[in-house]
Amino acid sequence: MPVKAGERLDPEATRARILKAAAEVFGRRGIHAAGMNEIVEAAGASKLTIYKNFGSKEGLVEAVLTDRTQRVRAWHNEAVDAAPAGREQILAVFELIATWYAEAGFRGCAMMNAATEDRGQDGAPRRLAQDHLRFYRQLFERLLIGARNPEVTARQLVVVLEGATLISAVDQDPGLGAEARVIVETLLDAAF
Amino acid sequence: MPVKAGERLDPEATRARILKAAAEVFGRRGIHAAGMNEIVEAAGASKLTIYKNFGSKEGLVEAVLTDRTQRVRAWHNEAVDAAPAGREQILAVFELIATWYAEAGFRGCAMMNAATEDRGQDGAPRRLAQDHLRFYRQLFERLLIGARNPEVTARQLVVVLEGATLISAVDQDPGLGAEARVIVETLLDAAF
DNA sequence: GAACGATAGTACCGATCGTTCTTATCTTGG
DNA sequence: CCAAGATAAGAACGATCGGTACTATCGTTC
Repeated sequence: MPVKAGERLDPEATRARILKAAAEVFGRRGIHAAGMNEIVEAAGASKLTIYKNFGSKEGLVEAVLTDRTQRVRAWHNEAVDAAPAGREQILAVFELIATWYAEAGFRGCAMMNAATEDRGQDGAPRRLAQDHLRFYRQLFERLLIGARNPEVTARQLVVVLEGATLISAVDQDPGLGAEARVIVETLLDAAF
Repeated sequence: MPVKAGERLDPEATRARILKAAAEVFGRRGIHAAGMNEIVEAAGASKLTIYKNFGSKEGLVEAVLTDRTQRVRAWHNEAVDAAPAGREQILAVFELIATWYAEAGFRGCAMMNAATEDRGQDGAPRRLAQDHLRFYRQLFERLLIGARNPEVTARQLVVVLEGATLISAVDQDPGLGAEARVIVETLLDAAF
């Protein structure tokens, strides 16, 4: 039975549905371990549609990661804009990730995970992971204007963010959110 | 032509040779992406020998990771014992990882990488990764006797260590070693 | 020197992989 | 109302996967 009755034929919605399902399956099972048939089933889409939209598994991975990094950046930008200026904005970023760690099915940062799986390869996953790290560095650097050395402190905060994320995923411990916050406060005290 | 002429028949050496080759292939290509045939070729061993020794690919992975974590622990213990007591011992740990980042073919922590690839699974890789993190926590805690809160500071140092390791691998930047050291000094200043 | 365990080399197995192809059915636009 | 495009369902393809079987040959031991 092709095309569920009563549903509109909307290519953009179909593409978004595939992206969402693929992100879930890749996150839960790992990129290599996830088969295209699993994604077909999870998305309720045909292989034809997936390959028309993304060309290959590699293309699908790149699209999922690109979508993911953009969403994460938007979340952080919104959280920062909503916080009072100053170090409260930096702490808002870590508040956000603390709630992220506590979400069911939390499996760490998709970009770092993908780059780790792709060890050695110089493909899209590593490039997107590096871009993701650069976003964090630039975000923190912007929020650290007035500090003694914004660039250095920004890099330090990224180390803390990614370290806490990795350990939270491996240990399945949402407490790393609070832990990271304490470290950040110490670093900020020393940075001004 | 079985068994290279002139070489001794030494099961332990054969096992060690397989472990070393498998660690290299897993590290360079990733565990899922690496095929048993690649390991056969890299080790110069037959499949029969590998499966007699390790039972399965899963068993080989567990053996490689177990061997790895033991070696890393020994390295750190030796470095700590060789350093003057006090915070110099903690800095010695980060000196060691800084030189590690600069090694050719550095690909991050094998245990964290394996646990990341095995996302969701509750197998040996995750367990060994958690054990590895616990080793670091306990090592730092032991070296932090006299600090205001050794347990909390030890956990902070592990976050920094793993964060710097991950970013150094993703960005292929050995500079994270020096970066981590600065963070550690700041945290130690606040911890005493 | 005969027996035996360890090993290399290689063919092979069923399963699964990513990908392509085919067919039929749906929606949409003219 | 028909042509065109989008989609679902699934068969099928070659490649590769982890794992097994088989043979021949090595070193060691008695």
